[in-house]
Amino acid sequence: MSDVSEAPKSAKSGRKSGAATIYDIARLAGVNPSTVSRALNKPGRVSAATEARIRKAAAELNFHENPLARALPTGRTNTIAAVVADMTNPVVFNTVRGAENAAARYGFTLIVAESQESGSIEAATADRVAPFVDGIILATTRLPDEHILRLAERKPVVMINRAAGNLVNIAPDVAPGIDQLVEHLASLGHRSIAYLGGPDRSWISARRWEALFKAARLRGISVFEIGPNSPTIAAGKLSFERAQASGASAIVAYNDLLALGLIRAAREQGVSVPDDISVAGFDDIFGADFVSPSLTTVRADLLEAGTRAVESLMGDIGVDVIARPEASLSTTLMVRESTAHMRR
Amino acid sequence: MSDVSEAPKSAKSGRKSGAATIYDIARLAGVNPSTVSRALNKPGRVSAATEARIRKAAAELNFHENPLARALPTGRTNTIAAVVADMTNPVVFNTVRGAENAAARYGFTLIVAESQESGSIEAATADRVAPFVDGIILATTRLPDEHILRLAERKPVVMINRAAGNLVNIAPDVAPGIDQLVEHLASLGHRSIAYLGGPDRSWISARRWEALFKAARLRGISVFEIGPNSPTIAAGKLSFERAQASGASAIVAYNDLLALGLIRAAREQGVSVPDDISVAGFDDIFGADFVSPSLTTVRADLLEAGTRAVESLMGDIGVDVIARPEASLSTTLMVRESTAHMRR
DNA sequence: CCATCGTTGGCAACCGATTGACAAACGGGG
DNA sequence: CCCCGTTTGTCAATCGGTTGCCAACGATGG
Repeated sequence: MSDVSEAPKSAKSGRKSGAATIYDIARLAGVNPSTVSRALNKPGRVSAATEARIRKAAAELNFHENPLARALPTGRTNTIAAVVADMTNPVVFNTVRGAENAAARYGFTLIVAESQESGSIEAATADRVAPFVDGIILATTRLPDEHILRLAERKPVVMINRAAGNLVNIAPDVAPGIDQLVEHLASLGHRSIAYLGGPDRSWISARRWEALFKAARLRGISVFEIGPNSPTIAAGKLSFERAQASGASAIVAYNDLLALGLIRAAREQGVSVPDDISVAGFDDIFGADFVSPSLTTVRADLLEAGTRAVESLMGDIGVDVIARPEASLSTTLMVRESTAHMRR
Repeated sequence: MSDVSEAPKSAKSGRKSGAATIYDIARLAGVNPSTVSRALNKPGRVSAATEARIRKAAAELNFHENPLARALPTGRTNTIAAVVADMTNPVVFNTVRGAENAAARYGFTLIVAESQESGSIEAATADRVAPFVDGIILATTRLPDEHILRLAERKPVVMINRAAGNLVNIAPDVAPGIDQLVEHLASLGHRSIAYLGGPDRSWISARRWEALFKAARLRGISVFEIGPNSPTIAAGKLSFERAQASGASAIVAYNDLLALGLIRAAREQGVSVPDDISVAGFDDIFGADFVSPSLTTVRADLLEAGTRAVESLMGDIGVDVIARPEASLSTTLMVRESTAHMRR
């Protein structure tokens, strides 16, 4: 009741959105604008009394600093961007979530820009957000390497599950999970594994194939690749015939979507999973545990991947990285219903 | 060979990211910076010859305008934000996609900020992106009304599936889909429907309940609400017992997650869906078509909702809205396996 | 040949902060 | 009482664009 002043003030001061500036505060507190700036951001630079007076004035005016104006002289926006091809992809959004939490810990805001379309739109999107942010997390397959490298000249860039030049690449170590998977399949009696490959030039698909190959050879299990395939349910359905024709008793798909498509096609053809054929995927996507049969899959700690990506950027930007217990960026097998003992 | 000057120039001019400015261009083209600005943004304001010279210089320096610097005097960033509680939610990300495409058509960039945590973090996130953008799309349930209204004083705001004050609310019309659903259930012989309600104060859950109530009464079917429930699979499982105890032969859940949880609990209890009980949901989320039994659900054109949201913002911001054929923001029923004729 | 007019480009102020350099104020020691 | 070293606050330049206002210019018409 006592100070009705607040409401009218906020209305009159600003020209466009009623935003108070440090000048308004300075006038109200009877100091110089630069003093306001220091009081608000440089602890100890101004006396406690003045600072209190300024903070009070700021609160009274409902002051929100304008990050644009701050960014101009400092070159820092305290914002990082994640440019992703497809937010629907569980791998992507879990990584983004990890990144978001981590960014918040550093006082940074994470913004996400998605561009499902062509690589060229993706490039435009990346260029567009670049000037706004202090660093960029790239989780995209379509953007050409050369463009990424040019982007990296302007801002710190870290990639997820992809290598380009010698940029930082955050990728879970697939070997442990794949070892477990092959061991699991071997213990069920499988002697022949087919790998349903991912997209043509996918870096991560190549890594999975390599690890699978190595783990299978080690145990004397025969292994071969079928592909490339797009990482979709539809492509999984289409590849069923080739997979079946291969004679392998276990199919390891590049990701869960492919695996799900495969299982659906099998069911439509009257082939039983896991009785006739075992199927496993990667990523442990939403739904993998409640489809029927539920899906055996190799999962990674994607939240941790997002966190690492942010920490890497913080290092590049020049922010002190918060020490924390070293979590492993590894993979583990989730055994579910889609893999079983060979029947034949 | 003739001008080796370029490489050293880009290196020396910028302090941090070697970014060329309009001043660099001005020097190279032999004009005033303001002329550069006009040449680049004010068609016809400078002579064709000068403009060509300037554009050439800009290209030569690989110039990217700094949107931050531009935003300061103009107050426009050509960016809008979507603040969402949970990107995983299919309703949310489909809306976001629609919004993204629409924004691109207007030359705007859409950034997404997610905050899965408490309402207070959500509020902080919203405040944080607000100064960066020209408008905000809000798809969140947790943010308190009062905070939204304060936000709306600073920037144009449009809401998705929620009413607050008299802000614009983009919400699909649930009536058509629900009419179809009730008609469908009636034709299968169901005479009693239970509605598994959503979160306590959810605006959209209330709308669904109202429409369901109306449609059921119209056909003389008995109908009642069970709830509130959180919109999760876990909550769906928990509510199975109450749903079964109610004696209703058909359960309509507030959303697909609840419906899925319900079905899983039923299976665990040895109750068959759809033989013993029919279940339907809302949203047609990812996976609804490949779970077993696949889920009957009411879907909305969420891409269109996102588009509308953007158009509404464009109107507020003062951008001419592109005319386009009026698509309907309606809902339709997807009939799948989880609803069937009554057995008893 | 001069007055007038429309076009084109330059000058300088401004958006809202940050920050280096410096001056005023202050307290303490000799 | 004066000198000196620290705080504490002020001045002014700066980040990279935008834009109102004005001047120079060439063309045109009387």
